[in-house]
Amino acid sequence: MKLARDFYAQPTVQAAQKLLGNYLVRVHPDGITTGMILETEAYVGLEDKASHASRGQTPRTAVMFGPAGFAYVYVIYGMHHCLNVVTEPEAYPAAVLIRAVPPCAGLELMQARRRQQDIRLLASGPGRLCQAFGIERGLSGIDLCGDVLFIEDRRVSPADVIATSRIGVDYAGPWKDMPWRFYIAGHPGVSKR
DNA sequence: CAAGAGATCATCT
DNA sequence: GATGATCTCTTGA
Repeated sequence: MKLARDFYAQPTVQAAQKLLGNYLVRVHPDGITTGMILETEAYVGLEDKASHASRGQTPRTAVMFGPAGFAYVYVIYGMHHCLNVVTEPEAYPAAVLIRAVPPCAGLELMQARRRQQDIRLLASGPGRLCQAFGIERGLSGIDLCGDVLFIEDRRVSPADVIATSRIGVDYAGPWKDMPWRFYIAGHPGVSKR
């Protein structure tokens, strides 16, 4: 069962926690890749200086201002992609960054894309997982309720979730300390730092 | 093992 | 013209 539009429309911090434990599914001509969502970060509203939306709506960030349940993909540092899912009602800019998705299906495809054999390094980090899952800028704006990229509702029990401050947002003033990064405790695949 | 630098470019000013 | 929601490799202890 796929997560539906109303799941994504809920408050972002809550969505970020509830996404943990569900399965990201990427359907691609080369094959299907899946993995359990292990680590997320919430980026909430115009006020959040760590969020791209805080500088107002631009062509790049337009997706974040749209309805929930769409993918926001962007290029960072000239070489890496990051995957977000848009949350909250339309016109309220917010999204959840997917930071780690340890591989389940499509292991060999991921290893080939990443040119990396070590399973722990395949998708533990936002840039890594996008490469492993074959996600690039062309997928920005795609509907997560479609058949190319979606999230399977597989969450079993309330997982043991740890909350910390977000990564790489030291420039965001008071917002940098918000405990909006979430990951499942005791799992080896969490991204570094 | 930890720390530091370089790679590299879309996006906004 | 500056900058970044990162990763990898190299260096040095």
